[in-house]
Amino acid sequence: MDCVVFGFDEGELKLLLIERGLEPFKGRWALPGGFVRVNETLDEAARRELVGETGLKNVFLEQLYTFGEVERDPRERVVSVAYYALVKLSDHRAKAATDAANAQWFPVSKLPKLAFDHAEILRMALARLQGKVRYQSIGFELLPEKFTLSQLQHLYEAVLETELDKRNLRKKVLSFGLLVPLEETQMVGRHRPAQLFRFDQKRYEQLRKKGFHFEI
Amino acid sequence: MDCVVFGFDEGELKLLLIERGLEPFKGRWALPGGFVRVNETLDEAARRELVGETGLKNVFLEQLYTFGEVERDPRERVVSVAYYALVKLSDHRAKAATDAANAQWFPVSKLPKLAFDHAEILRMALARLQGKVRYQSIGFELLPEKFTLSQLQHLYEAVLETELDKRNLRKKVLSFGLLVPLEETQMVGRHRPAQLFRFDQKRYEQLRKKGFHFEI
DNA sequence: TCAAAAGTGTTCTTGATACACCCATGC
DNA sequence: GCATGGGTGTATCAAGAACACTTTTGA
Repeated sequence: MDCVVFGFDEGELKLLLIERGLEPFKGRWALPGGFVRVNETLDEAARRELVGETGLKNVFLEQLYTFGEVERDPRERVVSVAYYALVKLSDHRAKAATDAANAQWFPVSKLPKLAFDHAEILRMALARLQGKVRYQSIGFELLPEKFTLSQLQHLYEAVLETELDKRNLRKKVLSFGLLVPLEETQMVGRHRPAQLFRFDQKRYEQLRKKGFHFEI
Repeated sequence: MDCVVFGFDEGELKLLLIERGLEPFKGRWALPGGFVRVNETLDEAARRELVGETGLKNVFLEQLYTFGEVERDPRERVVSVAYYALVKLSDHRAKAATDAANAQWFPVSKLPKLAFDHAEILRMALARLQGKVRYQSIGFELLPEKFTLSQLQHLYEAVLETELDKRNLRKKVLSFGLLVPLEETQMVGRHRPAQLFRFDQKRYEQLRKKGFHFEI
């Protein structure tokens, strides 16, 4: 099992990598991963690995694809079920960054060369993320609990690698009625403070059962 | 590996099932499947199984999901990579139906009880099919090479389980410029003969590379 | 001449896009 | 008072949805 862990911080999409201590690919960066035990499900294995590497519980986790090329591991035949995870990195930055000494967050735009077929796994995870973020609420899994509409816009711009119109995006996301304005504002820098919102997950689930279809 | 094989015939979406000859679930119907060999990829295993059961080459095949519940096979721990396939059933009806004595096509609306967790695998395959058919050209994989617009409409109606407006659907699919009208017409029953079309796969690939986005 | 499916246009409504200025704050 | 990002509305255009009658054939 391998796990593509995405975070969003400082306006950039980031990826968690582990520096390999053993051959093959010793010293190269790789996706966190490990072997599935006989008495645990695939999901449980992915979540166990995730907790081990990041210390984070309650993160979004979804199966991505299963990679079964015969020569993908030079040692022996290994089939790998890949997952991808979305973590609220800016809420847990300090913790997540330091838990594993050999783990590090890289901007997706500036990655080192990866071990095994992990570049291909990442490519697929990015494609999935870009596809799903437009019609599911998974974007909010990457934002802190309380966020501003500018943060939301920057997230979409980073993931989709495009520029978006501020007014049109705000109009659309607010029209869903899923963002709850909070009492607080966020004050950073010498300019007007920004309204904070939270995403109403419960209401989203209700609407989705009634056939509601979210789209950015 | 398990394989969800869909066909479309007589206006209905159909599923290929195998009657199990051995325990567990002896006598119950199951998805075609088998074990992946050490020196073949997952895709190769799925295609090998598909050729064995249907005798069909060149069918659409895509990985669906990997099922890893601990108790999904009562004998021992088995992880299964599920695929789904789309076959042009009406082109090959006679051949496909008789190749394997214990194989049979069932309307998706009238299925027997399935072995193992195959009902869940099917549920997921149906969801995938319903999702993808709207924005990819996979629908044509279920139609014969030459088809009428009514057949196309009935296919979408069967897969999506809705009714569609004849005029709006024709307007939209023809607007893509991907359906080539043929010289021939199809004459069935005592009414006006229907224009036959073929899907221009090459042109579709070209457009897709340029960012073209198909949607029903 | 009748039954049965094939084929064809227009109107209305909705949502997408494009676009420019004022506001609140810290320095 | 000025630099910085936060916040807001309207006009235009394109696509989706709703809708009914004529055409061609075989029996």
